[in-house]
Amino acid sequence: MTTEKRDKILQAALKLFVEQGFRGTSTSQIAKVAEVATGTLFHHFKNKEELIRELYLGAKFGLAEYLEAKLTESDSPKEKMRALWFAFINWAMTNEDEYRFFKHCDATPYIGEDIRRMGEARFEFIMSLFTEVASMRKDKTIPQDLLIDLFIGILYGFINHLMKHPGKIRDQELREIGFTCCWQTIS
Amino acid sequence: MTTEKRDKILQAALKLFVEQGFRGTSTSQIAKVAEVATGTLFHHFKNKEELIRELYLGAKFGLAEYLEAKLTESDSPKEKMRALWFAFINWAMTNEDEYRFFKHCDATPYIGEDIRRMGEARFEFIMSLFTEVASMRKDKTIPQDLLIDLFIGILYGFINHLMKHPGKIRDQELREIGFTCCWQTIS
DNA sequence: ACAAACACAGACTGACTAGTCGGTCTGAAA
DNA sequence: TTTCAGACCGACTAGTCAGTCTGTGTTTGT
Repeated sequence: MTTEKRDKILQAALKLFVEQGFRGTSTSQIAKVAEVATGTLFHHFKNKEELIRELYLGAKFGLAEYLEAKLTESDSPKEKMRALWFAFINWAMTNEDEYRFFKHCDATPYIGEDIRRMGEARFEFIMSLFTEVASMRKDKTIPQDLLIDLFIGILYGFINHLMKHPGKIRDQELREIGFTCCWQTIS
Repeated sequence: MTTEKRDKILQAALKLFVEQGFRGTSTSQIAKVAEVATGTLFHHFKNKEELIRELYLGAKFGLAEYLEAKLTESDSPKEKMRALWFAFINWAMTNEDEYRFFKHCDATPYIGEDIRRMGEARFEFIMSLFTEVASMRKDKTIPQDLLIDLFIGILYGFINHLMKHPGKIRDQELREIGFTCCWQTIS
């Protein structure tokens, strides 16, 4: 199922999609960068969409697995939230292409809602963490899903900042400050 | 300089770009929706990119003008920040297509950095507001541009939430809560 | 009244696109 | 040794794309 050429196609496609977008990247360009014939590309993937879907799900499952491994079951909600914050940032910084790919998938109409919803079940442990956090809050007027949207907003804002300033990428202190800000907002 | 057909082209293009992306929308489709011939489109705009640029700058200047009008010079930084928060949300909710267009421009590699930087000078009043806010903070370790990125992150997260739940669009109380969260983070 | 300038039209072009097709090559099973 | 599956190839097709060309009406200034 997985061959050397197949992997090269996936790798080249991810890189090109991030740089140029889905419609800006032709299958023939992917084949060229992967040093493969166009026929080979369509031998391994039914069509362009299926190639994108595989890339998307692969990154999504990889991320879910990575995050779940970093959360300790016995920790308090705040400790778990902290672990989630640091783990996500770390993942984004060490898998920059996958992170950008995700953001691109979220932003482009090319990716339909059906694909976007795939693999969401793998993130249920995060949903239940937010339920815990929401139930701890004094001010109960804020809905739980708003809490999640705000968390994601701050997280994206923070990572965006780190990526704009490559020198700060390993600035542990800044991440700590970031989490403090974030926790103030959602707790 | 501005004719009826020209306006129809601009209007159709904005709508289609938001729905389908730049590369997913052909100039002939824009012409069809605008009820205009392709020749007319290229008579008014040198090429597709120039059409996008005009749309982008138009929305950007419109936003800047709207926001600036809502900020009262004599207000305190917190009051100004509050005004900015409410004004931006209000603008996004009443100019949904323009808002989505912006976000799409930010996210797609189709728009180069050169275009994206155009018209930034019109937002300098916001920059100086953030300078004020940053100088008020007790904890000075956080850089001012991070403050801006976090603010934008929270704002986008909040608007994202409002747009996902159309019933809440006019929920003033929720916006108030949102600003409280936001102010906690940046002050 | 006339010409220059302008708004608009749509058929047309060449480059490019996603995807196909007929075929070669390799290695393992029979 | 033969057979067979499946990885791989690249020329090819049908269609789409941004942009051009050549023309027709309509203002407008003189």
